[in-house]
Order: sequence, then C-alpha cells, then structure tokens
Amino acid sequence: MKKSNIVSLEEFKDIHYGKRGAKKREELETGYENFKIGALIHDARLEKGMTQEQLAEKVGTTKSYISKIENDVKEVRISTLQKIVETGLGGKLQLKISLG
Amino acid sequence: MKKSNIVSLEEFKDIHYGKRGAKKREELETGYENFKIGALIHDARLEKGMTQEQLAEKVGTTKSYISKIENDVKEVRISTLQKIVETGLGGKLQLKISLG
DNA sequence: AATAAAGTTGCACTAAAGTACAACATTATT
DNA sequence: AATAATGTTGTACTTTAGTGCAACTTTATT
Repeated sequence: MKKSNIVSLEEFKDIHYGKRGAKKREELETGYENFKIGALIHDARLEKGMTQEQLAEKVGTTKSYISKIENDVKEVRISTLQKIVETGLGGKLQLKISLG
Repeated sequence: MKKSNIVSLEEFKDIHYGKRGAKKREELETGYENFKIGALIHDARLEKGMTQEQLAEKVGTTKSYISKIENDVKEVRISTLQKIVETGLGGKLQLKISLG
C-alpha cells in the first residue's frame, strides 16, 4: 500500500457524501453546520496524506484512538481535538457561536 | 437587580478585553482564533440578556456548572457546548478545521 | 494467492467531565 | 445599610474520554 495510491479528498467525498449537489455533500461543504467531528478529522487527515498511525504518532497517541474518534465511537475533548488539529495536522481549529 | 442594568456586550468587552485595537480584544473579535470557550459562552449569554441560572434551567443543569464553564474551571464537552448554544441560547455552534 | 499496510474493535485501567447541592462572595437595588 | 439577585467555590459521586495493548478485518501491493 503506497501513499501515492490514497484516494484524493474529492474522490473520497464523492464516495462517502455523494457528488456536489447531493444533500449530505452540501452539508459537508457548507462550513460543517451539522458537524460530525469524526468526518472532519478524517477528511483533514486525508487532505494531508497521512495515515492514522502517522497522525497518532505526531499527537502522541495510538492509531486505535484516532480510529475511534473518526468513527464517532468516542467523543473527543476540545483540548484533544485542538492538539490533533494543530500538532498533528498543522492546522487551526476554529470555533464560533452565532446567535439567531 | 434588573435586566435593564446589565452592561452591554460592547461595554463588557471594553472592560475585560480592552478597547478595539488592544491585542486581547482583537483576538476576541477575529473569529476567536485562540478561543477561550468560557468567554465565548459568557459573551453570548450576555448578548441574550440571560443570567447563568436562566441559561442553566433551559439546558437542564445548574448555575454552578455554567459558572465553572465560563471561568474555565471545567472543560466543556462538545456535545454539552452544543446543547448550551442551541437549546440554551438559541444559537448555532460552528466548528471548522483549516489546514495550513 | 500471499504478504504487508492500514484501519477497526475489545477490554481493562485512570483521569477528568458532568451532576447535585450547599455555602459563600459579589454586585445591584431600595 | 439592609436585602435580594447573581455569580463563585467546594465536596462527593457517576459517567465517559483518554491510554495501552492485542487481536482481528479490510484494503492495497507484488
């Protein structure tokens, strides 16, 4: 299994959320209003071309834990999510409250 | 203590984060990059003109718990935060991962 | 088809969030 | 200054995230 053969993020989204226009897909693209954190991490990880094991090592945890979070088996704490996003993926976690 | 005498959000921010231009204040306004969730909830609650007790009752918890979250004594779970924002404040919680 | 890489699931343990209630402190109102 | 409203802190208990490791399944590579 070579890294070069990992499917692209677009392909992945097509398969799992349908093509652009599909309801689930648009929800995903529109700022993740109804966010599923597992999918967020999964997508971000693929976008960085990393395996669960590589991400886990950077964050200082195990691939089994990453798997559980990506599949919503366990709810991730915000501090942990931040560590995964920043230390692990080199990204930024944004959190916003918008009032009606 | 009448509700009409609660300070406005702007006043509150001025006092606690400084006037616009101050470093802390700009961090607050710029999408809460370095978010402190306590302050987020606190601000949102004030903006709605609610007391901790009123918010607690809507969410189904106690004012002591709300206080602890607002003061970062306890880290709030994402699911709980969502409940507070949506059920309690009638708002939307947005969560986003942006990669470098 | 065989092997390796990547991902999933289960279990036991420990650290911390969530809950509840009471006592105390602070701020507003008269 | 007295009183009421609002907010904070402490303690004890329950639930759940986080950790570690091993076994298993699925997907890719040759």
